[in-house]
Amino acid sequence: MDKEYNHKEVEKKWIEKWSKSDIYSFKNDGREVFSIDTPPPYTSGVAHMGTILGYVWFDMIARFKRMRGFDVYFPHGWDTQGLPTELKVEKELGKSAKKDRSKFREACKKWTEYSIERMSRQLKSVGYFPDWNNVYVTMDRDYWRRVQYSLLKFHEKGLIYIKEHPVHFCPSCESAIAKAEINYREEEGYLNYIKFKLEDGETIEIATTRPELLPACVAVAVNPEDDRYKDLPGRKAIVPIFNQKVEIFSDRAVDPEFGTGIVMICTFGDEQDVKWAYERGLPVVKAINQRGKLTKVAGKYKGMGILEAREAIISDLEKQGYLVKREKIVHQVAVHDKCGTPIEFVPTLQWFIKVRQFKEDIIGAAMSMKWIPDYMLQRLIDWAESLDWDWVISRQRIWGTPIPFWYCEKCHYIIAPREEELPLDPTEREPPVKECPSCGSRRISPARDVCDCWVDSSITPLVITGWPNEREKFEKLYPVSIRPQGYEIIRTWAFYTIFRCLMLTGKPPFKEIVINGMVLGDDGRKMSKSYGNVVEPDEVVEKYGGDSLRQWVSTGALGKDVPFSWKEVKHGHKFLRKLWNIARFVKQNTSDYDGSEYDVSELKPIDRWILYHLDQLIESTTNDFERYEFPQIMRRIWSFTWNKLADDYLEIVKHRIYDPKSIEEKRKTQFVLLKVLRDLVKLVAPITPFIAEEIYQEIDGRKESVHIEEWPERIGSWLEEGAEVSVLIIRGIRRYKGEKGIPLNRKLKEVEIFVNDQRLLGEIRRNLEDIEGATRSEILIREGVPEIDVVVKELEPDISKIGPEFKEKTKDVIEQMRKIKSEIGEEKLYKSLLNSGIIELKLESGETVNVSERHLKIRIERRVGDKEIVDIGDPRVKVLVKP
RNA sequence: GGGCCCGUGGUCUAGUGGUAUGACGCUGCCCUUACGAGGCAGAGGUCCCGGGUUCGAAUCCCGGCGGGCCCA
Repeated sequence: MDKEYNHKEVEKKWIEKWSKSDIYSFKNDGREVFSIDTPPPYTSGVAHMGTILGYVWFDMIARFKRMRGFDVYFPHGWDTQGLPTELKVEKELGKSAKKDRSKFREACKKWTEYSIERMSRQLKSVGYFPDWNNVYVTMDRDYWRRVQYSLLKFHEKGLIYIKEHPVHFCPSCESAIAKAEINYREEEGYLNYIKFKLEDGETIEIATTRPELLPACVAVAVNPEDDRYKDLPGRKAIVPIFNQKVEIFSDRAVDPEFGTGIVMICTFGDEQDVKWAYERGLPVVKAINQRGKLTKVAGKYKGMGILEAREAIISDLEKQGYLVKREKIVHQVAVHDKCGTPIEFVPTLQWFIKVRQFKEDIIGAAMSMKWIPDYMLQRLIDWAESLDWDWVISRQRIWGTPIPFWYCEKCHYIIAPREEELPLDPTEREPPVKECPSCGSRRISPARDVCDCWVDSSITPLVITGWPNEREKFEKLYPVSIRPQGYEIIRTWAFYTIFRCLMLTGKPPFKEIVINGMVLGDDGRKMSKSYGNVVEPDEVVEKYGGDSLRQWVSTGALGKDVPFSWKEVKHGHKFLRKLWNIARFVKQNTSDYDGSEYDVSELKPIDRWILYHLDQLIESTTNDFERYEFPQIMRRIWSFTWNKLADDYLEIVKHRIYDPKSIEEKRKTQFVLLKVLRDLVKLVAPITPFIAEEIYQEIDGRKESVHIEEWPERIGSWLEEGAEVSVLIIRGIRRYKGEKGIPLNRKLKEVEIFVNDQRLLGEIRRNLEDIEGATRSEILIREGVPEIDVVVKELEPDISKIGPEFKEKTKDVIEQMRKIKSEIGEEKLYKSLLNSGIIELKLESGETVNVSERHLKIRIERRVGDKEIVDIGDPRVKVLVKP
């Protein structure tokens, strides 16, 4: 084994070997199945830290379950279709490239393939190994088929409809745009104060920045708390110039500070208007068309552009005496990020799936699954409860799964293809009927829209289990054991996935849902380009290795945000080096091991001590993995490896290896060293798979991979107090040498150990060889307490010990302690404590209680003649040393 | 504006009723037949603020303040 652990070489080697082997494949051999449905990452070209975080969680769970004996079904998927890719390709090829849909798709596909290759490499570099031979890609025709088939089924159930719905629209580019394409810009404009007459002749003033929308004004609103307008709601106002009568209502969303506190509501003027239009069932008046011109409802202003109309209407308002004043203001304007044109809401035909009516079913299904952490379920329930729109599935784009229907332009009747025709793009086919079966119209159009990418990614649990045509596979694998997911998309992904799967199969998709948090940057904010706090995973892997990065992941808790920290990664790297060196030590010193096996009872107490602590570690690690409680796992492993194994056990047994009393002694030590290292390597394997594999192959290698090894079982060791205390003694003496500047391998002139407990004395005596060997000194062990010169520096009741034992008597006990201390003095009190082991206290209540040394905080200075006393932290043992 | 979560030495973190865990950093020391990117020791904390419950609160309850995510 190399002196230095070379993570680059080792990790590269195992990535290559694992890629060629089938250790990660589903065996379907009758063992209990553990299936994982991962969220397919979007093929954006590069995996960021958040992606890495999630996939490392999933991989750790898979590796653990595999070693626990499950037949792990762990496919991988790519979410490929969507806006970012479309924009990227559009930018590259120009807008005209979109005229040829299939050519444009080819270009998107090419970019996506490149992206998949690059992201696969990144995911492998952090040890993410699903079954790389079982990968689905949402842009594949077979995936299209399943998505489209699912839509056919929804259509059969009567759950798909078309309706006019506002979308963000750029009047200059004349195209629908997504939220992600919107920028916000501060702009100077005018807030116009306009008089509205009421039906009964009274006059009110409203303020608006968009007078050109007056023709689309459908209501007026005030805040219910606003004392100025308590009498307005329920009355009717008359819109100036256009003269429509509109209702006045009250709503909390109205800001009384804005303008006059009275606002006009226009069809789709802004997002709030859209919300009100739906909530209150207001009439829809389309005042602006897709070219950004006013429509016929604007009367004489018809055909004007938005700014032109604004000025014309203002000028007319002024002439007719409706304009009170204009105030200059700076406000946020939503603009298209490509051309800077202010965005409008324009009603367009959109495709919907009915979901509102299934709220309760979805909540019920969500509650039947186990959520980790459990409070994440609440988010889903809250979202579902508050849902008041159906699901808009259409996007006015090309790079997506085509919506597989035709529709009647006149009555919006939907015409579906036959199942055998899938997958298809309806724009490339003749419609199956010439006239509408409902109204007889001959205006039949194909859906030119494609599905929102959530439509693709919310059926992954179905796709990976073979739905709809692979019956046997589906019966075996559905519902999926576990779905891991980041919390930011619970409301979209979880909701729609549960909904789709429930409607299509009648069953919820998962047994467990495990939710992970976000990655934060060094500054505590979400890691994001806009904050400039991004760290590239590639850089971390290059410097410290995938295993180090994974340790950082593992110290986070599921559901909580994990701040990225170079320190944590470096610490992980330090652990790799430590583990590597321990392995080197073990390997070097076990090359002549003959394979003898021993029962725990045949070993030395300190061997049982390390094995006992290993047993504890195995138990806690197993439980924590089972419950997905990660943060403690690596901390405990670190602590065991550094403190128990390296600092104590290895130092203690060196004398047995270098200078054995017998071959038997050496063999037993070799047996224990190998046993501990083998198990330790298995315990870390899910978290640090590369180094675990490397060391496993160096020292053991009985199987093709440590990752198909069996999870370690407890050996059944037990803890003797004498062994624990002996370790304390050794640690104390070594520390003493260190403090005094004495070389650790130098013999001390005299070491005497007094033990004031016969049983403990006997047990410590059995470790004499190890104590002498580890301290390189001759040791005298005696029973009893030496004559100690004591100066008591502190003698105080320890409330943390007294509290739990004496409960409500605590205060009384502490008072009596202090009283007796001031009466007889600390020195005397301490001596009597040493003699009788207890202090008797008469409480205020008349009751008598005993407190002993463990109830007290005691600080003393002690010497015995010319020997110093080494404090080892156990009051029954006094270690006297003469250097 | 709504829902959920979080606030612990300089930094990060563990901790579901008994005065606080560990890491990093800092200071000092050591030379050790696996490891110097090592080992040992030390300093450093009003557990965000205020109130309540309790013999006792970082922990439970209420109210603030600050931060995060999603939604509007």
